[in-house]
Amino acid sequence: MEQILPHLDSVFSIDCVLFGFDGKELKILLIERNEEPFKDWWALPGNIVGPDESLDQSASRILYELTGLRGIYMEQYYAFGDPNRHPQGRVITLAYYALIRLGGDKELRPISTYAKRANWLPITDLPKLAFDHQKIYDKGLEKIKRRIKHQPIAFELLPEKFTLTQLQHVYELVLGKKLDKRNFRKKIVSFGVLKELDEKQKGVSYRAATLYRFDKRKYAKLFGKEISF
Amino acid sequence: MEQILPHLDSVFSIDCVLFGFDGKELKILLIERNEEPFKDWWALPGNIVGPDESLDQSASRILYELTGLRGIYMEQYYAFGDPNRHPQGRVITLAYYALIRLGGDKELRPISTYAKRANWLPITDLPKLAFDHQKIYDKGLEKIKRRIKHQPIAFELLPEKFTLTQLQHVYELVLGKKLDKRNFRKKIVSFGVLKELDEKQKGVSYRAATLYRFDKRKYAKLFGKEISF
DNA sequence: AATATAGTGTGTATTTTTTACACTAAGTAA
DNA sequence: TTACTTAGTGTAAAAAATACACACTATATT
Repeated sequence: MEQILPHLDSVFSIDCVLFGFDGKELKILLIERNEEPFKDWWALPGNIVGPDESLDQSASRILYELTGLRGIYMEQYYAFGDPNRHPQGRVITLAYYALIRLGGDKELRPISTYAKRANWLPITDLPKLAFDHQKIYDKGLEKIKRRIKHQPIAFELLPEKFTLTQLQHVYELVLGKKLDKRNFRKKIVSFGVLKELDEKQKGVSYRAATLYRFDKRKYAKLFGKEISF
Repeated sequence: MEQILPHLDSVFSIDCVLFGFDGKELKILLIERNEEPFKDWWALPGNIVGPDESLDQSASRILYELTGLRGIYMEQYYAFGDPNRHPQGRVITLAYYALIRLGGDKELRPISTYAKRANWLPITDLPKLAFDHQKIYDKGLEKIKRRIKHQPIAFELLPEKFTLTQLQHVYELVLGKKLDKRNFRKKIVSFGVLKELDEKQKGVSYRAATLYRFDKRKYAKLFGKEISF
């Protein structure tokens, strides 16, 4: 990320917008900086790309160092390189978004020196961000809004087994609008990529909902056709 | 200058896929390299990002140096940074696509040392490309295929005044499939972003078609709503 | 045992959008 | 005048999107 002093002509970094869903809210992971510039500000996690890493590997590493998680769905979406975006010199940064199912807080790890702490904060109430990170975040949200309409990325935010209501909830949070329950179900089921399980939700104090699983095989077979919300 | 971190000296470049439409075919601009590596191979035009340029400025400059044109529609779409993509070391490259209306060959200029010559080649018959440029091109085409469905980019490939048949032709070439004439017209007109002119096509040896113009104002007013093909 | 509570799960009618499809009109060239 | 070439147009059928309300079921409470 931005903690390096770039006297060299161009420093190349990766910044990540980690979207997490805890069953209730959509959150992103922010770190509180411990170094100038922007000491004490909230910022997106990021780091410098290593010499022998591919870009995707680098993004995975950054995420692993921060959360201890591997195999997370990530995608590159935009490069930000305004010469003035970093007060200490030229830093070109490549933005990734990642999608994570949150369960408790077990994912967070002790983190590197440039950050005091890291926190999952709901996207409905974000603080001012360091550098041009607001712009990076905005573009990331916009990106997943588009993506979720055509690609099966919602499942990355949910546990392996989920209810249709939970799935609808994810769509509503990402798209930022209410959806009709009956129409949503009709449509999502019609894609034919969900497997209905012989299992019900547990631990709720009301009628338990049927659990579903995303069926990757069926989805793979569907290629050529696009799903569309 | 002392190098604190060895991986900071990665080279950062921009490569461009310039799509051009001459009324008949969709073409891209390729240069024939005059230097190793890949001497005598065809490659996408590109260059190093200057220290005080924004990324978009850099892309515009590269395009200007090559064609003498300014104000061309360009868009960044992906960063390629495999450690092995360049035989002589780490080069991270950011890909842009650009859309250009071709008229005659006046656009091409004498070009820089690393290229022997530049040529517009039809996308239906491309040669082997240097480096990972085939991958970059593929992704660029894919990108404009998606883009043309939702954004008014087709007009960038056409002269200011155009016929509906020409417009349809652009869509067909980009999407790679035939469209129904009546349905195409119905739909494109229903978006309400075309202005029908009191003017006809000239110099054709058959019935002249009505000319249209893309109406940016109407399009701007339409924001929120999305056009969709 | 009865009742309250909270979320699950389902169908239909209407409107809108998409698709498939073929002929006449207009202008030019011979 | 005729032949040629492209422009321009409408409709019916199918598919998809929308709007909308109530009974069911599991648990918690009394």
